[in-house]
Amino acid sequence: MDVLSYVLQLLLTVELSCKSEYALLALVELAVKHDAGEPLQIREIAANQNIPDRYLEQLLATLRRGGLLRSQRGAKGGYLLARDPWKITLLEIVSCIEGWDSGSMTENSTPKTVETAVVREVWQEARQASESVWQKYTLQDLCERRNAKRQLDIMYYI
Amino acid sequence: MDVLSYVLQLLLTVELSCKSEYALLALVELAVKHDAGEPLQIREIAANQNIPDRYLEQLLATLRRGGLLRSQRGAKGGYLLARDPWKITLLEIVSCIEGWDSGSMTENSTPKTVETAVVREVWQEARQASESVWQKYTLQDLCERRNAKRQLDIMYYI
DNA sequence: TTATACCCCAGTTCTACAGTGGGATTTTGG
DNA sequence: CCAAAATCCCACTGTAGAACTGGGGTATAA
Repeated sequence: MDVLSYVLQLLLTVELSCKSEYALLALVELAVKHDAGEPLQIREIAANQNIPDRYLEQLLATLRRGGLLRSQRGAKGGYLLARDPWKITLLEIVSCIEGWDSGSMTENSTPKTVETAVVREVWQEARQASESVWQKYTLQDLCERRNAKRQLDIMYYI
Repeated sequence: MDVLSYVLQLLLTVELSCKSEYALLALVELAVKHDAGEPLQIREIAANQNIPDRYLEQLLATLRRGGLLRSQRGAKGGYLLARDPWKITLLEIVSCIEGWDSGSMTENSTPKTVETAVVREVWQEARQASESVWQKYTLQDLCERRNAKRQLDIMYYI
């Protein structure tokens, strides 16, 4: 990233980090080409979405270890979705990248004071509210939205 | 914080940082004593909630600058709520501490690709989902929950 | 006037994020 | 068999923010 967009990213990064956005973008790219059955290379995805390729490499590796991607090594290799786009929720992606799921972290550290317990309850509720949004959309949904938007863009040109 | 609870905090810190939790705890403490009309000291709040007092000092200063607290300097001084507990939402507190509200940050940086635009839409939705949870509770609500929990604790003792 | 308590500013350590780089390994294709 | 293409793995850097810690200044009640 250059300096300017870096500053903009800083302003934006409140809950969702750059990592997760990169991962979502890459997976949409892969989902769009999923029917072809041919692997997509890091270089190509990175070029299309303006992501540093060496960085994207690590994110895709994480997604592969998380069981969301398959990889094919060697020449003509690349990455493929491990499942169909409608079987991958956005929560799975974000959780995998952000490292949320390792253990049931949401239940730890018994609160010392009554006040702490009460505050944590609300915090849990807020967390689940945002997670349920990520949960209700699949990669397929993102692709459909993308295609709808592209149609609009084309119509504006005419 | 000691090392052990520090590690536990790390596991917990997913959306809500330690800062916000400290701030919420302190404000509950202030809200409970709000009817008395007398200021509470940093030292006392910090002792009750196991917060390093020099750190809490900075957080309370931020809340004062954000218009949520009033302070009284000098001997017998301390902090008071600037408004009644039912007029302070938890979103105001968290936003003030986390520095969200400075400018309308949620709308920045026009996306370069269609994919980015689509991803940001969902991200916005998730963000608003969690914010609406923080929005719907006031300090008063936290106090009532706290009192209910304390009643329960007392009953267990008998 | 003195003790009390807020006020402001500055420095420290630790962590995660974002990005970069080198080289090993696997596969295709000539 | 060899070379190009691609993933894989490890390690490093720089920056920002979180979570403190400390020193001295200033207002106020008794």
